Amino acid sequence: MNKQQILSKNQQIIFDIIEKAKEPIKAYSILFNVQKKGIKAPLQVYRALNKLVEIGKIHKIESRNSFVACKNSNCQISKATAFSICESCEEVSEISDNKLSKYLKSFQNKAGMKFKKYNLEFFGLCKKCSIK
Amino acid sequence: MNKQQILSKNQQIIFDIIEKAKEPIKAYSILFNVQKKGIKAPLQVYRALNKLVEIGKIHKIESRNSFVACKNSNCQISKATAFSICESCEEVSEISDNKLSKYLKSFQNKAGMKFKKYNLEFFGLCKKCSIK
DNA sequence: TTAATTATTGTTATATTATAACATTATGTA
DNA sequence: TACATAATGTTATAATATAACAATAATTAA
Repeated sequence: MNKQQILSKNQQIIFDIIEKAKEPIKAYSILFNVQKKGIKAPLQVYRALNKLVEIGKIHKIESRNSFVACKNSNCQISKATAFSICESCEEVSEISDNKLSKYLKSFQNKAGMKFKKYNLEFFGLCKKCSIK
Repeated sequence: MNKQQILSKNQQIIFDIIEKAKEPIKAYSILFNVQKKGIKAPLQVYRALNKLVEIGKIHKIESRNSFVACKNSNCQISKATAFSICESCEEVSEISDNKLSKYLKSFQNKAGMKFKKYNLEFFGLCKKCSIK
């Protein structure tokens, strides 16, 4: 369960931005935010993002091409991720549900393929937006 | 359960390409394939793709930015999709599993948000690739 | 502790994916 | 027919992401 990892300079800068953001954030928006700190090129951002995803500190919301900090100690190294996404306000939250993750981790398809990883994205309206 | 729908000229051309392809296919690869049929611009392809996704004839594999024809009469209008993706050969197949879809369709998160849609992508090695 | 290896950074250029904006034509419906 | 809606065509451009190469820092093994 030890997710501790020393981040490099760029990784730390970029992780801090993502963690502070209340919503998912896009690569070029991160780039804009870190230019004052000397990170000038997209590749510098993407390299840090890839590493952070790899070590499970952040997740990519695939349907939105955006990134969020991991809020869930259950998703060891990003192997099992689930999110709810509001189609109106675009609020994203990470789902932490033991039954769900247990069910999906042990899921086996008909071809007998055993999976190492999954990503699940639910879409709907969040509470606020469903009132409107 | 009636998914029948008359496709427009461009939609039909592009759907045919996707359906014939044995693997997921990318937008610009489709574009290349249909230039001889008079479809010259990316936007023509993307418009057809968006419509086809909307009516459930195809699905987008979000993690790969590619498109596959729907093989599953259960995923009404793309509201409930699940795929297995081989990380080695990139083979993708649509998962058709009643228990899984029933479970996910009725899933409710702690915030009480009821979902209208989900997309699930499993990753691993297909049988062929796990032997190698 | 030096040499070798691996990870990270910096930089320029470019590839890939996707949409904006506007004009026109076709199709469906009252 | 006339009105509305959907689809098409076209040019330009926005947004997302990686290739390729050079240099530096950190780790590890001899």
